[in-house]
Amino acid sequence: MPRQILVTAALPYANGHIHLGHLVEYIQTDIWVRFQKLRGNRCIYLCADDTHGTAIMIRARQEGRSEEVLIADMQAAHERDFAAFDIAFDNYGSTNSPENRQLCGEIWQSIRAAGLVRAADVSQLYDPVAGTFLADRFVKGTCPKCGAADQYGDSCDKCGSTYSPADLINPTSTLSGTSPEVRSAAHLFIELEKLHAFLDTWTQSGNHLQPEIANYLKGHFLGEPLRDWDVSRPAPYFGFEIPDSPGNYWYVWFDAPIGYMASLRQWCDKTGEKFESWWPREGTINESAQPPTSNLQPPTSPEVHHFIGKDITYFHTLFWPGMLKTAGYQLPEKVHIHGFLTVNGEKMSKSKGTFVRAATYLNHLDPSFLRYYYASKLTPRVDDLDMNLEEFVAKGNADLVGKVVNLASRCAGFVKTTGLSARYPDDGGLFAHAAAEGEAIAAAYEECDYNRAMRLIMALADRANPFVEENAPWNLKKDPAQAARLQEVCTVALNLFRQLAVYLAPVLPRLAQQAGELFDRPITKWTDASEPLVDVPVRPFQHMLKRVTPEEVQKMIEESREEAAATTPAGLPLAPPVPSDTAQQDSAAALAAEPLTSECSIDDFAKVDLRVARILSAEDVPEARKLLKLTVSLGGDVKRTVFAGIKAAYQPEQLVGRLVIIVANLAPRQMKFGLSEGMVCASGPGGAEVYLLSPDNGAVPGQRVH
RNA sequence: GGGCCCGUAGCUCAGCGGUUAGAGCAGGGGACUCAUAAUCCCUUGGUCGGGGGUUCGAUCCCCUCCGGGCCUACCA
Repeated sequence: MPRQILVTAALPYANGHIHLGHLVEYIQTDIWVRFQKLRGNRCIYLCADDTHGTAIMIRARQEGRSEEVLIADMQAAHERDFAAFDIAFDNYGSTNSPENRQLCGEIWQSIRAAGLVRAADVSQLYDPVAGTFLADRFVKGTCPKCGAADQYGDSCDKCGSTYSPADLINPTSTLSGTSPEVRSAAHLFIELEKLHAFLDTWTQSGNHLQPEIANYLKGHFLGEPLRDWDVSRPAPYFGFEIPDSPGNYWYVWFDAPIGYMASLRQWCDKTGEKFESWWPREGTINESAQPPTSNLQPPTSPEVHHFIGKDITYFHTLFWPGMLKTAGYQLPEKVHIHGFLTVNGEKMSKSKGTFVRAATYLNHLDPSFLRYYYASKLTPRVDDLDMNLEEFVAKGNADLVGKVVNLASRCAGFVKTTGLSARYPDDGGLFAHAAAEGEAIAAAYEECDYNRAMRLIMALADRANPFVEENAPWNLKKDPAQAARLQEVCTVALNLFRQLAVYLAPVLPRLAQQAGELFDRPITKWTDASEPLVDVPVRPFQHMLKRVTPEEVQKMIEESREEAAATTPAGLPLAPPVPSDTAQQDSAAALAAEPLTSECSIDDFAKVDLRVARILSAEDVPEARKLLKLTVSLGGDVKRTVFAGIKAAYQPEQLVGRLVIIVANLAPRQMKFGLSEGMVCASGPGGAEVYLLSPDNGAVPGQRVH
């Protein structure tokens, strides 16, 4: 009986673009979902953008647009990136959706009704200019203990002491630069301790969590009373207002996991499926805390599986089960937790160019290679995953191109006119052996041990190529009397190839598609690997995967470094990440250094004619302290001379050829060294810290910036 | 400061209380020419981080030290 499985990946935060770190999770999950579907289980993959919170509100303000516009743009970009990596969601929603608002309300009511909510005043620093309460990290001042200047609101880097931001001497808001005041506001708390017994049982029983996670929770959180969870934020806050507490909003981490359910509701509305049959309202402590089934009986109820990164463990293993339990919803069958991505053994680094956005990767490399590489490195454990770039190139080329695709590539040509033999020939047990390995491979996929699955599959490929070698079809071809034998040998080799394509289908859907097309027999189910294909035509072989080169990888790294250099002020510390899966939180220092100016109308903005321009030449102005003389093209014969104060930041030769944005209708200005006919757009405080703006690939000189 | 994880061949990793510790890649030698300079065969290479202990026997269990990573910080 097919299982019914609902799978989620963590909701990416709308504050940043998808990068290679995010993709570990979405690819890991996508592989698992594709595997389940291939096995004949009913499985859906749900996700959504996580859109609420202070960070979004601040960013929208910084960018001078509404939160809704910001999150819509980001969601479109996220979905584009996911699709390009063959990450196939059954539904992709948003936490800022009516479905989510309604579900939050329902669950909130249940928690209220269960008597788990209490109110308490929280004193926080408030920025009267920005009109918002300030999280600790948005306040800087002098340490009250040791007097060190410029310390964040929660602790001192110098002496290590911790304190409340209100204790800081001369506190300053990093948003507006003004001095914040202490204000008190009522917050709502969920008394998680009342669920302690349930959480003890749920986390430690069954197979809901990896052993190291269950152990971690036991030792770190469950060994003492659980603290109340502050789930409200006072206005202004971008999120949902709490219906029975006007002026207060649900904290982003309250509504984010409910977003899984909201996405399910959208999917149900789209497909006519019933919400209750995928996420039933049931599950008392006794039922849910026990292992769901014995070995004899397959589960009959739908399963909910969450895939998350280790940074958001406690939201998904304590708060979320607590919420579900209280609201009477079925609990997750399993929360699968993975580690972080490192590149060449180190944390991803913007300055080293190893902080690679999904879109940047796609400019240079094939998504299939990343899917395979991650698969070959993923285990069921919480360990970090290292992406060694040399290994990435070697492994993809050797395994996928050299071993797997090569089987088809070297044999398909011999049988393009005859097709495969009418009966499957004696192959010394090769096919049967690989078919028998299917269950071991499936077991590895099932438990997320993709590393083992890939090793098992490649071991099969390692048996297939020697078969071709021993039977040397290229020699058989020379003798017309051996035509039947030639066809047999190729029938074996091509079937072995197809078997590998089936086993790799969860990882490499495109390869499975191509393998299906080669014989005009689509690969649709796992058992396609257990029956050989016979008596079918073989279509002309077409390249299935292009080898990657170290140069392409290098270009990707270069581009990432340039992107980072254009966005990250050197020398300023990055604020720590917000508690969302691999999301980025930028420092507030830049905005504080130069607060926003007064608002302008769209008509005001339209007066400024920004254009894409290409730098044709750049030369030093020796007598000038800061200036370079640039000649830029606006396309055709239209050229401008611009003096730009970027000498300390750029070498003239590195500028030639690149695209920049210029203010094209700025009144010409006579300078000591000549007439400047425009202005090149750049950010940064000045000196060596000047960062030219670049358009994305595809922009051409002369285009106006709107 | 507390906690967790890791340290096995040049690299990435498997393994496991018990014959002589494995794989892929890289390196060396040879073969082949069908294939995306792919493939096949042979081969070099490890005091399983150091030191103690338990055991008939330890890479595996325990202690400790060293090194690396991550999390969290008047709490875990």
